[in-house]
Amino acid sequence: MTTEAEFKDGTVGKALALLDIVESFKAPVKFNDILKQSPFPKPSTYRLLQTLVSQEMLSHNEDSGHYAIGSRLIRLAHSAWKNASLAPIAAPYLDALSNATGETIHLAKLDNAQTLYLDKRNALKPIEMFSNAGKIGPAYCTGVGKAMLAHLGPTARDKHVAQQSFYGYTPKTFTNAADFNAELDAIKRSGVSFDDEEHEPRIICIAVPVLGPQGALYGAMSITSSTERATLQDLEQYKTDLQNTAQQIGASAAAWMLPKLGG
Amino acid sequence: MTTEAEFKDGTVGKALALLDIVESFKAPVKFNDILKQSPFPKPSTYRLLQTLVSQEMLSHNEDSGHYAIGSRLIRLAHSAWKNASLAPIAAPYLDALSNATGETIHLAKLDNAQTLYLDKRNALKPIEMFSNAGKIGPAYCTGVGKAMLAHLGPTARDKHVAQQSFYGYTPKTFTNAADFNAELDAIKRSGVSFDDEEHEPRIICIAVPVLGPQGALYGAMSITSSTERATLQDLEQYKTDLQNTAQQIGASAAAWMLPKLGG
DNA sequence: AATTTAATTTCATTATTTGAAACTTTGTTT
DNA sequence: AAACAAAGTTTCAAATAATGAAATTAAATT
Repeated sequence: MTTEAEFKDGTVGKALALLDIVESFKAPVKFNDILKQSPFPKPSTYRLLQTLVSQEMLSHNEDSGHYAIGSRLIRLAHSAWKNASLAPIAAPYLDALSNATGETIHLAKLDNAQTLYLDKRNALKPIEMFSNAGKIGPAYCTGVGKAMLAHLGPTARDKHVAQQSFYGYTPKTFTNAADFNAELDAIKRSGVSFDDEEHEPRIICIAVPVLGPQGALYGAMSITSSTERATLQDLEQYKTDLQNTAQQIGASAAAWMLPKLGG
Repeated sequence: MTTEAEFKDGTVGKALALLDIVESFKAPVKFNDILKQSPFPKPSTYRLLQTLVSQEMLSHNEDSGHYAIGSRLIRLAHSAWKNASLAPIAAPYLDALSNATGETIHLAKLDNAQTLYLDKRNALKPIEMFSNAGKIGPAYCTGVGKAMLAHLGPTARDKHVAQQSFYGYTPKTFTNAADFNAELDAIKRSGVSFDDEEHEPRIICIAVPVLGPQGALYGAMSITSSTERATLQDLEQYKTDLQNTAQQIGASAAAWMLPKLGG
């Protein structure tokens, strides 16, 4: 009844369409009510629902015959939430910032005292550098890493700083905790961090934290360039854009995080 | 490589197996790494991933080739969370309580100042009554409804009480807000509520709220019987069991709700 | 007990999935 | 920059799974 268009992606697409329908009821629902919304014939709808139940994407109450969201979907959801929630939420904002600036943009979170890159947008003229979504890098010598460490609470920050290797990638890399802590203090005060060829020669960046409304740390994002094309002063022009985008992502993430309960 | 067993549920089962694999990496991951975990041949794995991307259950970064959890899964997750999160979390606890007591058990949440039944376990000797998962009932004359209203904050409680119809289903139904508010005060003090044939003749129950550690209201649960088989005093024996179960569900729900962010 | 409505099963037809192999692209080494 | 290796993508005939009209059974409702 909803649509008559051909369905893409075969059985998988159809099964997911039914998942959406069940979800859209916002409450346990019976077969016939699903069928009314289903673009598929009765037996197909029936079997697809059976499959989804067998896969625990839906649950089916034997007594009442009601279908509801299943435990596997909740488990996937919970896990996705913990590990990747920022990336899908931030994606449209990264796109916008990428279009506006044409520069290389990274989104990252902390992972075991290291920087985990969640997403990336390439510059119009890409820079040859060593990063990608999914890649793990050091925290103490990247713009995003420093921005995140600087905005942790004192206890967490000490714990994370203690786990840094302080290996000297370049002559400009911080190589001891004392100097590095002073840098973090400065970053916390200014709200921005810079990577001045501290990880890779020629590669520079400006980064800001992504914070929730109460200051909870969600991650960080950066705009990257190279010494051939820009100076730190040039990058500083992006500070406002970056902070605005980070603020929007943080607010958006916070809104998603806190479902209203109890009616 | 993970398993050689036959796969149930055709393409849908296979696609979901790949979803699980991508999720298990907890971070964006490349095709070849997925392939190593995949029980399916390369082209099948490849096409299933394409399908999942096309369906936005996964995202695929064109530049880096990384697969990650997609926006549709996050959207489903978010919605499932808001609307049904208690049911799958509570299911095993309801099973245990059902086995232990052999009685009819309900799990409910507030929905627009009404009671929405999320799940139900039938007694060994079922009672003929008018409830089911997915059903919406009144809040002011059911055990779970009263338990929930009693544990709202003052503002929310007034708002919800104002929306009750106070229709007199039975001679024992509360029919005005003043008496009802006194009842809610008593329930708040004792931590339990009873339905003494207030909605349906012969049907009685004992109910407790499901609360988070800081007192956030998640829902309520009840044990139901009939006047032929039990008295309110008999039901009161279940108070401790009910409260323990509700406490476990509340703690479990709270743990799921609050993902740790920022490493 | 009769009737309507909802849920489930059947089965020959039709459409999709399958996977070995070939091919292309991308990244690495000499 | 050529040669090599690894990752990613496409092809196509054979094998398999999905389809849906119709029949059947089960559950409400009269």
